[in-house]
Amino acid sequence: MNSHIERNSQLLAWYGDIKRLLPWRITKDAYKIWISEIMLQQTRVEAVIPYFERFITKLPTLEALAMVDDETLYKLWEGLGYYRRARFLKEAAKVCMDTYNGRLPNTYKELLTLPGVGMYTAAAIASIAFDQAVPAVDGNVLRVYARVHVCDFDIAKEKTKRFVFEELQQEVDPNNPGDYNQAMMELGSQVCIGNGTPRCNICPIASSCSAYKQGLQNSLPVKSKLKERRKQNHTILILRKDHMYYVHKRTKGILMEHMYEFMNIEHVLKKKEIEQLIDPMYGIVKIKKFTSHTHVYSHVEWNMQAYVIDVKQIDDHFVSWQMIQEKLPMAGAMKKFIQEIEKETS
DNA sequence: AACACGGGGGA
DNA sequence: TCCCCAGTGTT
Repeated sequence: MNSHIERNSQLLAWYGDIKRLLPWRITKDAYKIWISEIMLQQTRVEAVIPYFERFITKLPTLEALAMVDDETLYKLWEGLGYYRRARFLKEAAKVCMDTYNGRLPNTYKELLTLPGVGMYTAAAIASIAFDQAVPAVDGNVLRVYARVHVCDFDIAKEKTKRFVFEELQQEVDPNNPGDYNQAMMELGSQVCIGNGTPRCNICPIASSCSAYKQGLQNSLPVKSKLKERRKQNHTILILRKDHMYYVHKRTKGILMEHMYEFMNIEHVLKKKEIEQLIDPMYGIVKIKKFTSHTHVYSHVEWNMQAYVIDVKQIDDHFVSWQMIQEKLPMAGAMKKFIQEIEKETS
């Protein structure tokens, strides 16, 4: 059966009409396409655009990325989330410099060997930058597939992703794989949406969508629920003396590794306990209960109570406010406190 | 196969 | 609130 042939032509015609001129779509530069694809992992287009522009301006080539210092790299990623993506990017850039003549490899199989590049990303780069016919299966595509084919497999399962990859290998347009993949994703994000009612009335391929024909579009895809988040209480101690603030780098192997933060204790501390902890080291001048905020990660939730503490002495943990703003990559959980201090001291 | 890993937007 | 997002690597 070649019913997908007609569907593809409807899909590509629609994509040609509505296609947004995103910064990474106006180039064939594999480096830029790679950077965009890594940034777009689990991250919305609108969130990526400013980060992408800034990143490319600062690190326009593979070589520049391979040599960038970590602090600058993470600062460019600050607020984007999933920080190991930035680390993988630099590691992969080094691999490209060392073993691929300073360029990105141009096949799906080789791309897959780079750190941070999985099946989706390898297929996206191979198809968009190098015109290789491989399906890029992301959350959007899984949803579109499940509806078009009335497939009730659990799309959260790895096995389903591999199945859909094999199936779409037969459907991807060999003459225009890059546009085919982007059209599928665009359809998933703009029409065949996951959060809310799918817009079947404006769908270019509704006529060949089995779910639509059977009225099943609202009950597909099937997706198992995520595990519940655990909750933690944190005490944030903002130590300062004359515009110098205490920060430290989070240790390796934990959440938000490489990022900086104020003193962060993983349980509730009473004021007296805080005094016993801080006074011997730094000498407390004044201690003030500050604001509290909740920061939600994908698998854990921090309930944070902050204190601002003016101290007598400092050590090499203390940095200037300007350093915090311009140089050090700060953990996202600190953002609201930083903004509040900013407001208070201005 | 399950889990860790961010942050924000929409309903 | 809950769900989702141009997912990947580790255990």
